[in-house]
Formats: sequence, C-alpha cells, structure tokens
Amino acid sequence: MSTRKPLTHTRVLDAAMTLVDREGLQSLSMRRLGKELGVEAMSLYHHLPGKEGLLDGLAEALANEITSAVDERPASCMADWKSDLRSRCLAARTVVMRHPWTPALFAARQSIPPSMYLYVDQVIALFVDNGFSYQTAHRALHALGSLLFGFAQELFSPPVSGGNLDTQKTQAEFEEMAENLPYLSAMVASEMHQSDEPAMGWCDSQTEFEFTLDLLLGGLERLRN
Amino acid sequence: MSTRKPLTHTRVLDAAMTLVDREGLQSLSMRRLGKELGVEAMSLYHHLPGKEGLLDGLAEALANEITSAVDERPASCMADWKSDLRSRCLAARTVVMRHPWTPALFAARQSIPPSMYLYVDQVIALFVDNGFSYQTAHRALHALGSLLFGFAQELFSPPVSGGNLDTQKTQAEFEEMAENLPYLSAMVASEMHQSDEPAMGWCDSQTEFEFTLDLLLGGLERLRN
DNA sequence: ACCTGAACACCGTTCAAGT
DNA sequence: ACCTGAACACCGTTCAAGT
Repeated sequence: MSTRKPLTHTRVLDAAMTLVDREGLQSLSMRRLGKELGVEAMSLYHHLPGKEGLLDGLAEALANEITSAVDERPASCMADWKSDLRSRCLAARTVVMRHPWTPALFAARQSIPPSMYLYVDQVIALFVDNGFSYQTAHRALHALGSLLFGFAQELFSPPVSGGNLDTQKTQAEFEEMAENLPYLSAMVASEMHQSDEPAMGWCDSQTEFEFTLDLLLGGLERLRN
Repeated sequence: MSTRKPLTHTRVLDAAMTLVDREGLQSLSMRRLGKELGVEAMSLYHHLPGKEGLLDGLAEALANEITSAVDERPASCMADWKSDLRSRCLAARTVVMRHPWTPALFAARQSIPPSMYLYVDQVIALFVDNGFSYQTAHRALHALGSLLFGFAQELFSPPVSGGNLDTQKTQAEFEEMAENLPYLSAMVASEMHQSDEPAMGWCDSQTEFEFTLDLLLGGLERLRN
C-alpha cells in the first residue's frame, strides 16, 4: 500500500522509539517492530545486529536527544558551575520524562552509550575547573547519574491515598491502614491538603527531583577547596 | 529421583530467588523455574498467579530480606536520627548488593511491596519526630529511595580504562580517546593511581554510595527547623 | 487438590532461497 | 544488496484430562 521507502538504521530506530513511547518497552519485539514497518522481522537484521543491538541503538538515540537538549540551553544558564550543572540535569530530565522507559532500559544495559562520553567529559571539566578534586567529580557523577537515570517516579505510589486503580479499598481497610501506618497516612493527608491540584496526584515528581538535585548540589558546594 | 516435597508458595519463590541470583533476571521463566523444581511449568500456576505474580513475589521476598537486615542492626546504630537513618540505608544496601537484579526488577514494577510500608512509616516517624515537616520527609523518602533502588553501579563503566571485556582497545584508539576526552581520562588515571587494589576495578561503588548518602543526609540536616 | 500434555499465540535467530 | 519463508528452540497461558 504505502510506497516502500527502504529501511535504514535510523528509520528502524525511529520506529522503535515511537513504538516504545506508545506501548512500553516490553512491547518491543523484532517481529512487532517489523510489522510496524510493514516488513518481516528478519529484514531488520540487515540494519541492526539483533535485539540487543536494537536496545543499544535505543539507548544511543536517547543519549542523542539528551545531548541536544543540553546544547540548546540558553547561555544564561551557565553563569556559574552550579547553575550550569543544574540546568544540564534539568534538560536531561525533561528528555527522560518524555521517555519513561529510560530507567528500565538503563537497568538492563550496564553501560552508558558512547555518545554520552563527551558530555561526561564536559561535566568533569566543570567540576575540576571549579576547584573540585577528580575524586569528588567522580563521586558527584555517580550521584547525579543515579538521580537522573534511576529516579523511581512513583515507587511509593499511594498505598494509603486512593489505592491502586485495580484494588478499590473499602472504608474499613482504609481505616485499618491509617491505624497501622499513622505517619504515612498523616504524610499523605498533609501533602494532599496543601496541593492546589489534587487531581494531578499527590506526588509532584518534578518538585521531588529538583529537591534532591539541590540537596546534592548544595552538599557538593561545601566540598570545594 | 528426588523425593517430591510438595510445592509451596515459599518453596517456589526460594527457587526463583536462587535461580535469579545465579543466572540473572532474564533467565527467569515459568518453564525454566519449573525445570529447576523438577516439575512442569504449569504446576506453578497452582501456587502463583502467573509470571507477573512471580515477579511480585520476588519483590516481596527481597523486601522481607531488607526489613530483616534493618531489624538486626545493633541498637548502637540508633543514637540519633541521622545515624539511625544512615544505618538503615546501609543495611538495605547490603541486601541490594547481594541481589544485583534489584534495580531492574523495581524499574519494571511500579510500586513497592506492601511489606515495606511499615518501614516507610518508621522512616517518616524518624523524620517527623526530629523536627522535619511531612513535606521534607516525603521528599527525603524519594531521594533515599532513588539512591537505594536506582543506584546504577557501573553505569559509567570504563570507557577509557581497560575498555569493556569484548572490545580490546588498540593503543591508537586509546590515545585518541585520551585526546578527545581529556578530563575523563585524567579522572580515570587519578582514581586508578590512588587505589591500592587496581584489580578490583577503579569504581568502589560502596564508597560512591556512602558519599551520596552522606551528601543527602548532610543536606537534610540543614533543613530541620 | 495437585499435577500434566497438548495446544495456542507469541518470542529471537539461523539459513537457504528468492529478487 | 536487500528481503523472505520455513524452521528451531524458546516464551506465557489456557484448558481438558489425569491421579
């Protein structure tokens, strides 16, 4: 039906990206992706070295998107090392939020895509040129990397609030929980109360993220010599 | 051959745990686990509600191991809120290190096992009873959870050092890298130099972990009122 | 009550064959 | 050079059948 543009490495990866964005990482299979491109699964092997290579390509595409976002920051973000680093992390974060499958992908892969090395180098430079030791730079890199790629958005999803979608809690169960977990219940109540927009959920993960980021950056600042 | 002890929920989960510890999370399949127990895959469905339930069970088993480790700390660890919290995190960390598939599992699941709620409640109590607001407690919980379950041990695995196991770098490639990524190279060199035991790798992830942990705890301390 | 065999609809990957 | 069909060894899960 559609005129067949020939497959390419990037065309395959683009299709994989949109498929995963739409239906999640575990819907990504060679056969499914082939179908998406109007082609047999086996054709993909002419452009990618198998499933593992597909995932590597996905990680690299993500890395490229992140580095673009970092490059597109206005120069005003780079007044000093701290705001530079902060805006770098926030830029990377927006990309990760567009692709919520990022942590799962990086948990499976064990190393970072090579296209990221240049930016790692830049961040180390930022530290070292501003009075940090290489050791501190190294540790800071881990701390920030952990925050960026490991941040579990909804890990503590409401056990006491609405409950998960599938299990509607009865009033009795609700009260029993409030009794057994008084502090947790109080915390949820407190957070729900002071949020203007309760519909969007009680967890504003962007705020959480910036809180942790600033905690780390503030702590690092105190380690300069 | 072996006398058939009847299957139980916990016997199945124990077998799953040892299988995953031995061969990794992606070697865990119903059929494979059945074989491990000398039973057909379909028998497992009498004790577990399918694969998803198996993963839930695994997460719960892990949570139980963590809570035991936390409970077994000596009382001396709980002198003040900070060392109490610190030792809680370190205890949890040792369990996570025993089971390196933890981040991958939690990246797939979206919520925490219910057996953890009690300990979440305890941690919130620790914060609130020591002058923190519920809001800060909430954010701190996210920060520490992210560190514990998302910490990517070897995310920045040696691109400049030995190189990965499969791709032995030539001397020329090595030097080109050092030229393009000067800070990264210098950092690796600096870290390798000052480590007594280069065989164990240049990344001491335990030290990295404690560094980030103390950064967070130090930052939190400054937020008390 | 517990386990099984056959079956269904899926995987990733190889390989000889087509154009 | 690029794509395909058939085949192999795997998945999770259902369901009727065994004991």
